[in-house]
Amino acid sequence: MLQIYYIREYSKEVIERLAVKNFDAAAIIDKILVLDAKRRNIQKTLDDTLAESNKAAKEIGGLFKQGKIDEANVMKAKTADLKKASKELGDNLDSVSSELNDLLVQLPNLPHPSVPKGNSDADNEMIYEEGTMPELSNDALPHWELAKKYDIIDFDLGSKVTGAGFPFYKGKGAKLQRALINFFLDRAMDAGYTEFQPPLMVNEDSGYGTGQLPDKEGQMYHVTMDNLYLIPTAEVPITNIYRNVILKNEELPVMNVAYSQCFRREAGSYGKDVRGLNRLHQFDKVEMVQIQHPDKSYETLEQMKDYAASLIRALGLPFRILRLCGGDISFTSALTYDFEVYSGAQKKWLEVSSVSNFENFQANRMKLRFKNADGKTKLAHTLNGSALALPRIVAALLENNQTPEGIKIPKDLVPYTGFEFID
RNA sequence: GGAGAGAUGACCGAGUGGUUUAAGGUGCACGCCUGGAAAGCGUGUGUACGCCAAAAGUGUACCGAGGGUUCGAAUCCCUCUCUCUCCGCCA
Repeated sequence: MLQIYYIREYSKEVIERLAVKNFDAAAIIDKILVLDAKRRNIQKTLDDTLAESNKAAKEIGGLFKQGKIDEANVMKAKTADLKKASKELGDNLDSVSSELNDLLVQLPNLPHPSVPKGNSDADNEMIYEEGTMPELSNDALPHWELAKKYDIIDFDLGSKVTGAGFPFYKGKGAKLQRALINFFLDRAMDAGYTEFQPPLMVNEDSGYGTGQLPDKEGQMYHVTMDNLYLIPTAEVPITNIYRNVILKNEELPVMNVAYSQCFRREAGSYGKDVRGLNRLHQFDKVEMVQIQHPDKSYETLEQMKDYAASLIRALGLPFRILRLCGGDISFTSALTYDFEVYSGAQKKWLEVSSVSNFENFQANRMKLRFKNADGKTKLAHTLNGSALALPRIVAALLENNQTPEGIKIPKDLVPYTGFEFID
């Protein structure tokens, strides 16, 4: 959520910058400015009325103490009007505030100046590419066929037991999952992150804090009986640890990492582009979250970007990094780098990580603050990134590393799998 | 799921309708004292939204959350959440 004072001061700039995200904010900001002025006006009147009431109540108390009952009763009668007025003003303030808030949450985060204009993923800016493309023979198999050939992932069984998008991993396939998770977590420890195991369900306040609610509830599985949501990413519980928290300056940066299963409804997304592991309803991901001083958050974003790259490099996969354009970047993000690995048999780039700086957008929603060096309370910046999401990494590993002897496991991963080939 | 007891500031803790303007203590910060430190003494010490050009100042709200009663609520009433003790169930 953008800060109201910022919209008030720099409304023109806000409109211009949101245009990069193809968001026309002019009308909504007009309404916000009107409501904001109204809100402050009502609050002033209400505060004055309450001040008068408080004063009268004290006087009445004093009169009772002195035994001046009649005078007290006269005063009491006078306060009736004040009470009525403050009740009305209070109701009015509540409705104007919530109207204002409903509009504020509709505004996306301001994109960083480096975010290119654009309408779709075709307009994303490729900023880096690394690795050698796999040279596969013409009869190379896509990963869903390799999965069947080596009996390591069973999509049909998942469909039977749960539904499409919920595969079973089996034998060396299951072990490969565990190996990747531990590999990613151990690397994160070495990089200075603290590991968390979060709850896989969160309450409404948490969904709101990271921006999934109120708009995107259709993308989360909802446990209606207890009003809990299955997390779409560990970002949600891990960031919400700091909801309504004021950190000390020296506690920054907070560097957390968590493995979790992630649940996404992604309604209506079936078809040939989502075959196999390309898009699942349940998948595994290791997620890093940082909370940083506003002056340092972009430096941190670059470090997180480099860190994600180092993981893919260690697995020997060709990859590229994109700076997302205004049309493709998320609602809450100011700047996002997407990582894609090349999956040789599908001949497709697959997104395996997304690293973003949210600046104070999430922090403002969840009231995540810190005391700066001067002792002033300020909103912190939040960042997160996948490090990494498993399914598409597995897809690329299977496809790119297929050999007549089986699927070759990258060297750095062998200590974790305990085998060199899936055969 | 059932019964009971609780939730007060950074922390401990007093407070059952009216100088609570939340006592007292601890911690922390600054100052005095000291060769330096400790002790001692003194001062200060939350959050949010307003008002004010701004600072200073000042208004309002906040004692788990949300409602209510009252001229006046930390205190009384209702609902909810969480914690503890016991019972039930349970990997």
